[in-house]
Amino acid sequence: MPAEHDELTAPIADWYADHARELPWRGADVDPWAVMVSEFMLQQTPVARVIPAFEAWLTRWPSPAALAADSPGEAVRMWGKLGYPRRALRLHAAASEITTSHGGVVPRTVEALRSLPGVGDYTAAAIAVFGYGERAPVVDTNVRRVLHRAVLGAADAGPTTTKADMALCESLLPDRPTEAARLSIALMELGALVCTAASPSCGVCPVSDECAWQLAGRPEYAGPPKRVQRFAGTDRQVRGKLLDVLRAADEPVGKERLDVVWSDDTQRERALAGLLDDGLAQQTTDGRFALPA
DNA sequence: GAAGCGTGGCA
DNA sequence: TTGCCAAGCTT
Repeated sequence: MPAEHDELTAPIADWYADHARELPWRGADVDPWAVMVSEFMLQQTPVARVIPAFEAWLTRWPSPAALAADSPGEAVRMWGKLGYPRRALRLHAAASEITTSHGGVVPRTVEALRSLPGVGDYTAAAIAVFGYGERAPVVDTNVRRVLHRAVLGAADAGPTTTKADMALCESLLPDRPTEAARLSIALMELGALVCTAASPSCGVCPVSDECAWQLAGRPEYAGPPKRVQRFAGTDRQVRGKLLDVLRAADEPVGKERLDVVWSDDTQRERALAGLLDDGLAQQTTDGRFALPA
């Protein structure tokens, strides 16, 4: 382990051993496919809401081939109200690709994983590291926040992951893959439970005495502004309402069933067109609407 | 590189 | 109430 940050990373790894939550995707019997499903679901979505969806999903589709054998529409339906339903579409597409091009086995390397639909830098690393024990920097919003505070002395990370973030994380990783994986999950857990965004619990933090942000006197955030996305009244809200109708229906629905969910015709039509364009919905030959077959 | 993409809990 | 936030990805 790099000596220069030993005093920071060792206590965090130790802290994790005593404070890790028991989550269904952390069990000893969890395979890479389960890790992959959990990582897709956890993108921008709180743990508490993912847990039941994760269990139901794996019960129904215990392998990539099982999911690939079903329709993308069923994946979207099963996704329920987790949000960002394009993730369901991409998970289905990834499962299909795994089935046809990888012998039904979730790829092991970051590079191969990265080429799958819906898999970016974070998700590829998470599957490789937590699913296979590979050594790679796993950089999510929690890790970035913890490192920017504890190492760089800033109040928070910037709005997007940078190459510098990745390099910093990499520089902290122990040489042994098992220890590197443990540090990564520990950094994420510390960010999720202690070093939180709004009101960190520095009083119980294992590295508060070494934290560069503390030592600097907790300066204010000085990075580029983080835009908060409005939801009420946006196309996203309308898309959600439209898709909710399609998910609940067990057969194609007539347009009148969709027209009642939003009064602004222009916006509603635009949202519906967007869903069709994204492949989240399709029109049947008789003009009705349904989830993709 | 900014913008778009769901949903719901919480302060 | 309203704004902020939650294990990002794609175009």
